[in-house]
Amino acid sequence: MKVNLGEVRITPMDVWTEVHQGTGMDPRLDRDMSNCSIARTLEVVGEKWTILILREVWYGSSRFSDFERVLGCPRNLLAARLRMLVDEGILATETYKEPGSRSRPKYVITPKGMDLVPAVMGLLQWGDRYRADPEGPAVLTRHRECGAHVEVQVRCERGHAVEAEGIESVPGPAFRMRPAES
Amino acid sequence: MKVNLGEVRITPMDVWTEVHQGTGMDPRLDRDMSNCSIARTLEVVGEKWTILILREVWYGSSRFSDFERVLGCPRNLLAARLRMLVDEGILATETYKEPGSRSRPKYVITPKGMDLVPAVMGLLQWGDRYRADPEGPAVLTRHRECGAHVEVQVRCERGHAVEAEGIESVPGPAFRMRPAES
DNA sequence: CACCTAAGTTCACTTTCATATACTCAGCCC
DNA sequence: GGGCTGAGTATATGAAAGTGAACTTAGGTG
Repeated sequence: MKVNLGEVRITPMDVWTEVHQGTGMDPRLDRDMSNCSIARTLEVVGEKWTILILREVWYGSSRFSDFERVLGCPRNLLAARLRMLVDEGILATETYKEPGSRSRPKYVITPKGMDLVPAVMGLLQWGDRYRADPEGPAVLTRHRECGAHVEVQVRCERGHAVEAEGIESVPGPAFRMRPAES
Repeated sequence: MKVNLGEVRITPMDVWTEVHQGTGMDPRLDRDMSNCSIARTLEVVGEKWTILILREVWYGSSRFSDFERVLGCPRNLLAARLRMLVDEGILATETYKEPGSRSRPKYVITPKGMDLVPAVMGLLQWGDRYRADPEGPAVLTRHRECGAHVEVQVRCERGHAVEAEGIESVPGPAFRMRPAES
């Protein structure tokens, strides 16, 4: 490995390609993963109950009491998670009014929340394969228009189906190295 | 079923709820979701650090010290999570030997672990869209064979691309209702 | 006007997580 | 055989999250 200390400025990308020559990520390098999109997403949906609340929204629940009953989750946590999901723009509040009752808030999903569907479908799919009861899954997902079973797939922009082994991870525009410790 | 096409705006939520009336997914019914595949998967990968450890395995790390350095995770937690992932068959241990050192364990991913890739790609994709730095993502994923950007897609068995709204969830073979409380 | 209900809040308690430090263990090197 | 190294284990302490029960709130009903 040659390193030019003169006029040439060495970018993280240079170091990257130099060290691992275009294939993987070298574990010896001190990558800064604080801006990793996986970690950032988990900051929002990584707490207990959050994804299960979203599941219930997808399955049709919208009221505080519905979530509480089906999830068995403590009210204070449920309130905190719902507030957070609304703050993040994943859910939105509307009002509903049962005849003979005052109007109360309900929770509906936003487009930003809908964009979490592929991730959660991935969890569902893995659980269906490896952790289902002997008789099969508790819930089936199918295409509303044609009735066929729905799944998540990894594909490239050109439409090729991609195996997990065929995914190459390379540094993006916000890639950073951690400063060397002194 | 009454549909008011005049004043009332029909949302996807409304359609969703209508469709699930009486099919078991009605929010008023006491579904038993203890065998939900999403919840079951989260029992395995839902703890803090677990998915980030898997991310590092995909990026090429395999040694205890690599995980510790790049994640900044406490050693005792790291040891506990690695043990759990091995117990679950998501990682496996092998040995490596640096010249001049004794042989030590390393962690490699199994096919069962590889099957979590679509779920984690979904998290990555959402983070790239909604939580990336202004200049873009830290890591890009591309198809090793053609170089094109890789993404997760929801598709049905017949090959149709499916919108999140086009997914219908229906009770499967292991669907259960919760026994009525007495 | 007292009571009911959904949607919370408050509080006491327990478990888990984070952080830090110290310690072990097994082989290789000198 | 004493030191070095990677991979842990052991322990302590504080912070955060989870749990369960009691309490509050606001409007509608009898």
